[in-house]
Amino acid sequence: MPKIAKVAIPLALNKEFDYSFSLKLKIKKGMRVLVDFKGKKMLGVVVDTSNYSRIKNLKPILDSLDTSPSLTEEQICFAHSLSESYPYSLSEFVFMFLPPYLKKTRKIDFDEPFEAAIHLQNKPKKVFLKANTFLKRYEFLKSSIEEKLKEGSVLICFPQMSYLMNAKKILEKDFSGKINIMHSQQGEKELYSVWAKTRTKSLILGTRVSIFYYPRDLTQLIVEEENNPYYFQEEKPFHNLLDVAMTLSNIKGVDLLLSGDNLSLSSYQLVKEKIIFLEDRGGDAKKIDIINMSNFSVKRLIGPVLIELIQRSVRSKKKIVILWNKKGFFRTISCTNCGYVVKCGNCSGLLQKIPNENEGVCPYCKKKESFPKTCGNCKNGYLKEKGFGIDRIGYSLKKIFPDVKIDDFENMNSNTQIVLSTSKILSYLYEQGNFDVGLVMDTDLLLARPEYDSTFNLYIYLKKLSFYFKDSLYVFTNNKNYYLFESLNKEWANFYDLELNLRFESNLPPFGLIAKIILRSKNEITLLKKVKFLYNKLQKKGMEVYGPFQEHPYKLRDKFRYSLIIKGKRDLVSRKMIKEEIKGIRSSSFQLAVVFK
DNA sequence: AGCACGCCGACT
DNA sequence: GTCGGCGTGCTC
Repeated sequence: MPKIAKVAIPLALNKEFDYSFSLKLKIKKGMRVLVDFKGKKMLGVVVDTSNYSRIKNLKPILDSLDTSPSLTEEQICFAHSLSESYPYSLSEFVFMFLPPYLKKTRKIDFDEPFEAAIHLQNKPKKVFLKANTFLKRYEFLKSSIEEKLKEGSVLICFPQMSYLMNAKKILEKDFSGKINIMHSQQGEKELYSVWAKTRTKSLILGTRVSIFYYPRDLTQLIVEEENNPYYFQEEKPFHNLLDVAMTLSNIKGVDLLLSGDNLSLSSYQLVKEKIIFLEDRGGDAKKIDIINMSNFSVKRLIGPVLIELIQRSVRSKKKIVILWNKKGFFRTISCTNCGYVVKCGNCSGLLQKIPNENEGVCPYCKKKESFPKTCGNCKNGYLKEKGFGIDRIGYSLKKIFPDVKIDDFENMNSNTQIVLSTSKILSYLYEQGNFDVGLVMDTDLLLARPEYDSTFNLYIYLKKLSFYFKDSLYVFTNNKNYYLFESLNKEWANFYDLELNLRFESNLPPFGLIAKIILRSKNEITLLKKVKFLYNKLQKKGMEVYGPFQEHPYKLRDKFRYSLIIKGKRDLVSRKMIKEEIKGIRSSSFQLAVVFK
């Protein structure tokens, strides 16, 4: 009879602790328990039981907090496999499975419904469902959900709340009274009550947290908009929902249905032959007009072509959106002589000049700072504003078209003829798009970003936009022969295949692995030493390392930030190697985060 | 993670 | 002398 329990503690420890227990406590794997840890009463989760321990004077488990285990053995196994592929410990993942209400040391009298049969299929099916709107995809989803609900539970993950609520409205017609909502903004008690009543035969709609609260009889896992960046958790155990969904699908043998308008490249590679099309293979065959800007520079952005286009559209009473993904009026303030760029003293963001004032504002901390007329760096040049923000484009357009109503996205109303917006207008278009013409002015700037996936991201951005504009989408570029622009009006799979080939040749995701390690500290000098130390350490192990790079912003909330990029093989061995090497770097004065792509 | 311990530099 | 910075090690 085992009398020793291995207990996970809710701290960032990469280790479990042994406790003894008396048999009358009826301790089982997955139970929440009360333990004494360093003189403090703490919540723990039993991740294993055993007959002996190497530790001598074991402390006893003080009390059991569950009548039946809060975590299933399968979930502990799931946490294990997540801790293998991510640089976080078993303990850190174990507590992700507990709704916040159960993370307190309160006793719960909750009888888990009888152990539903785990019907492990040999190979879970992974399928992508492609159509431009949720409504369209739901035509297929509906019958699948109905079918799977007969056997067990169905979980649908959504990237954002607004998205979830929109889908809820659509599902309500067919599943009224059966829909359960789970998200992290819910109150503790409310989330717990949903959790408790969805342990079997339930339909759950949730945001990314809900994947950890799945019922044990889950038969269908659906991820909506799997390509959405909101699925990257940017807090403590950094993870990506798609990764987690894949792992769950494999461990549990549950079918995974990815659903969306555009696939991520890695999903395309995975399910290439298993895509369900609810429309023509060409998808949205809407034409995108590519306008060659080689006649004029970005500096003279508002040139004759643009003016002509606007005039024509305004004359025929079209509603226009001008897209430019940079906020503010000017972008920076810099020295005309030495090129020095004025930065925020607080967090080192580039100060943006406020028009008609001798002040700049930091885009990160919003702190205002005044600056001298002459450069403090070379003492020779004077400081001048530079660059285009969307407000500056609006300012110029208002001069050219004094009779046209031009507004920011935030201030527009039904009379607005030209709307100026950054890409954030997309979520609005998704809900109530009512525009005729879209003009994307900054494609070349978006392409110039140093990320390896900037081309693919721009493609998705343009495809999404083109779907929502009734008349046409105009795209301005200096590089109209670039393969992205040549692919825009062809079948989408052409572009995906082309991009996949390029990624393959350069060993980039989804073929290779990219890991970004971010180090943060208040002490700039020791931080740089540590980053360089880690760089050498990784390089000695034969890894392909790049950096160190300063993060943007370099200084955030009193802490300096550097990053390293590692390129490697896309396998568990590489992930484990990285995990091994960064051990010991993490301490109370150096925070570390790793993002895998 | 948090907390104690211990080692060094720079002050009333 | 000793106060306080922070690197190191430990928690069953």
